[in-house]
Amino acid sequence: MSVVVRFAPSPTGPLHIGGIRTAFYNYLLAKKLGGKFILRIEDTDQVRFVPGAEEYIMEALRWCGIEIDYGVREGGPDAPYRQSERGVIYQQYTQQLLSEGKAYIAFDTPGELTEMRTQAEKSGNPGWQYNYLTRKGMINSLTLSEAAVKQRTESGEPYVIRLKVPEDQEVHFKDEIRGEVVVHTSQIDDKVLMKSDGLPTYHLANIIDDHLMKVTHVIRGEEWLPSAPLHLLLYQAFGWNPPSFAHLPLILRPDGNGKLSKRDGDRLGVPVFPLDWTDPDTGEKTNGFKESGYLPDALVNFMALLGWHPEGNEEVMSVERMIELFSIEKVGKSGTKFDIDKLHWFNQTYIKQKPNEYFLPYIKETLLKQGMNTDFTDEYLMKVAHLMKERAVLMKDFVLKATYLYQAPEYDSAFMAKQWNETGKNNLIALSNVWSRLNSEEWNTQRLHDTMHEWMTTNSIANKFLMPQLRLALTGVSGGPDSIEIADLLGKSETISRFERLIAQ
RNA sequence: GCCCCGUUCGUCUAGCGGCCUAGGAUGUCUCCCUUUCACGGAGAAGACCAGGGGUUCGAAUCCCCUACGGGGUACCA
Repeated sequence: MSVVVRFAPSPTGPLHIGGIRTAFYNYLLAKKLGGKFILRIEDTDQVRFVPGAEEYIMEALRWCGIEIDYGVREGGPDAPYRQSERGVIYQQYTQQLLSEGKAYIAFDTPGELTEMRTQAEKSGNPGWQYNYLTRKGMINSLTLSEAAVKQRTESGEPYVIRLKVPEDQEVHFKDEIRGEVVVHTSQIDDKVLMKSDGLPTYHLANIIDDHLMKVTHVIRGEEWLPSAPLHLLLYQAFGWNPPSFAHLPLILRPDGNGKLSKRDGDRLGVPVFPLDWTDPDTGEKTNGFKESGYLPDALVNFMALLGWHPEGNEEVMSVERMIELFSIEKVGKSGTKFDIDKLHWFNQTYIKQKPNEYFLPYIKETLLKQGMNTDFTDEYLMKVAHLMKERAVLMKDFVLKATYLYQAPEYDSAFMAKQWNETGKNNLIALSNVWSRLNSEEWNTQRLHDTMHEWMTTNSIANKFLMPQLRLALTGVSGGPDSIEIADLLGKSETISRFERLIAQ
């Protein structure tokens, strides 16, 4: 049987890092086993629908390099892949369940049910459920006469269709990550399958679609673990073979405990979404990993290892390598904290490996975004990339950590106070004279270095009475790339003018 | 409340009965390289494996209990 996996988000907002990871594990498994990857949009909740979310999801997956075989845009053998367009299918299967007595019609309104629950809670029973213990006391096709049901439905009274969960039974299933899980049906409620608006609930639609789309492996977040037995029951009711299940551990917030949320991201200044997202209602903007300066391959590599550990000690690896090594049994069981420091390390590592030209568009974009001068040749920016590659953690560091490569330096007051003195000033004037004698042909790292050292030796100048001052003149700050390389990059006239500017201070 | 899942260095984790006086990575610190920063190199500190009972010649590894954490408990996914 050929392998089919699916990623099935609902378009209720931007996809966050946990969702991306789920999608990615599905993708890895599909690639590993030569299967297909489906993107199915689960938009059965009209109320929570957010405009733009669907597009966002697709954009985010694309940015992460997750390729979709079948989906809303791609089409496929079991289209449509948007649940809101599959209404008749769900109707049909619900009727089947109804006629086989495996589901029933219920008239209790949401209001009545919440009332029921609050009453139960007051009398010391907080976990009231609509299940086989209580359904006999409710208003449904199990307690009403056939005629009464008919009369109510025909008069247009709203109703839902619920699953008739078998009494007193144990549901067993094997989770590929956690092993055997057992739940008693007394713990499972008679889930609503079809809402009063005629749309299916997640549970129903999900099972029907997974079956129809021949999904063989369901990999999803741990929040679905408690409803997995219900899903098994549904497969049973239809007489279908269930796929294999794997429930991924959750991604937890970096500090304290709990599921990582957008709020945590805001609080800690850490992105949780792949791309920038603007809330269509409030207009509130949230920064994504991409725009914050993270590389997609670094993010994906880091994220893949959040909960998965292949055999051996490799950490930095290509997607191809991950596909090669992936196995669901190697996914851990416990929740994982989102460790931004480790992501930074991955990002830095990936930046170092990229060729210089890779950074050109990013540098230009950052310059533009910062409102800085953008008038630089590619040749110049290639050298900047070369100089900054080992020093950048985020993509924007190519600009932000070296603004002096693009505009006149601002002198750091502490650095200035410490290093700017009479001796240094005189030495800088002397160096300026030495370098002024170089013509543009001779203005290169080698000559700059040689002429400077020649002069230093003949005049017995110690490094510490020249080098810091040179750096101060060129960059204004105490750290950064080699001063001579900077002078080379800046060129003669700019270098000399920076000397003069400092000397005039 | 009830149900389900989990618990090894700060963090991500290796470990699936003896190789563990618990390994790697990251982070932290020290030293080297270096005119600075970063990279790179070499080291150090850091978990008595949540706690308690078993099982066994032998347990981080198997079983039970407790604690703690998380998830679920909707006409949301």
